[in-house]
Amino acid sequence: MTNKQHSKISWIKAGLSALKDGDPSALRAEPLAKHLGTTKGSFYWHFADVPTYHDAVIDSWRNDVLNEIVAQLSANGTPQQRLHAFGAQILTDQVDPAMRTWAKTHAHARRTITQIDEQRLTYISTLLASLGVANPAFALACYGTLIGGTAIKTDIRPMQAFTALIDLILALK
Amino acid sequence: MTNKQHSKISWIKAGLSALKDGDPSALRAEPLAKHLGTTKGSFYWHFADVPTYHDAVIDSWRNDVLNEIVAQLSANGTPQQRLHAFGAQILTDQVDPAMRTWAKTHAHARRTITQIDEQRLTYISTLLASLGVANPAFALACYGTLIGGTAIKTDIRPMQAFTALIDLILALK
DNA sequence: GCAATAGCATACGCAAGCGTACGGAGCTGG
DNA sequence: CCAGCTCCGTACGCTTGCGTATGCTATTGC
Repeated sequence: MTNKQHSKISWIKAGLSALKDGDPSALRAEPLAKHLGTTKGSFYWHFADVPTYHDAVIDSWRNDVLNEIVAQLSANGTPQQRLHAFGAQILTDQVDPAMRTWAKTHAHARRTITQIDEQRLTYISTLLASLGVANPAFALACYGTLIGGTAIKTDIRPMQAFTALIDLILALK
Repeated sequence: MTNKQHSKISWIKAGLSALKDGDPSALRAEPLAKHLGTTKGSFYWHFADVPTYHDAVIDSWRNDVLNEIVAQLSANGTPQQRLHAFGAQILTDQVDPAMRTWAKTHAHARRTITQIDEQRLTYISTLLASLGVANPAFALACYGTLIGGTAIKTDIRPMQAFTALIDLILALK
């Protein structure tokens, strides 16, 4: 059997790319087809319908992010270094904000972002705990600074706020 | 002249109410009309078109939030108390998350949320400065914790993270 | 070389929403 | 009591996107 998945993946990649522009409503069959220089004949060959395609895009992102988290779990370095690296990695994901937006109106996106948040919060909590910080509210403050800082347009970078917060927590110790 | 504004306001209130459910795409003439038990004949009497209506909804929210900020500026209490009250006030605004979502695809919503964020960040920075905390990154961490904490579904409440963060900053002093 | 099949193009009917045109109800002033 | 104004209802055409049906092309198996 030839690789029938090839164009399917390109549709999904196009969807993730469109999400980086922040608009889940761009994930429609005909506009995407026009943008890809093809027609929806291709779309409906690879996907049963639009909801099925949406789920595939969400699952693709979910898979990528979970893999990144797993990679971080086995990373080297001090807890401070690992916190910093983890924060930097989260900030590089340009699909995350759109997925969070999408979660407000899409059940599967909501389930997915909830699961991802759980994993990330658990990892941050673990790192903080290894530094002697037990209060889980600090983990949410750290993660919230990353997520909220991305959503707030100002001249201060989210990473600045995140590192300042980490340093503050460590200074408390 | 009779109060021609009456029904216009009810359309705007309906729009803000719909935004609390988190979906800006619900702000369309015909679905809103059905929900209000009227027809789009009324809608197009009060508003030239849908974009005009959208701008009116956004401006209404902007006005409300700016008034709230002004009220806080002249509030009494210690800086700690005022920070706490300000954070609590921001968390009660259920339209804010939807407006932030909308800002990704709507220019006027984007301008508005940017202005609101500026005002809030300035106020938080001022309060922190009066407590001897000069680093503006901490203001973004505080505000980001509120905004991000709202977007992250977990068993920890955003207010917990916010107060824990405030206490931490004050302990540094 | 020639079916068979994978992949895409095209055309169709359908539904939802936009904006407009126009008409009708109801109040209001003179 | 009627003329005018405000406000809403209804019908129309238009556009966009969905999903299906069907046909075309190119590659692959034999």
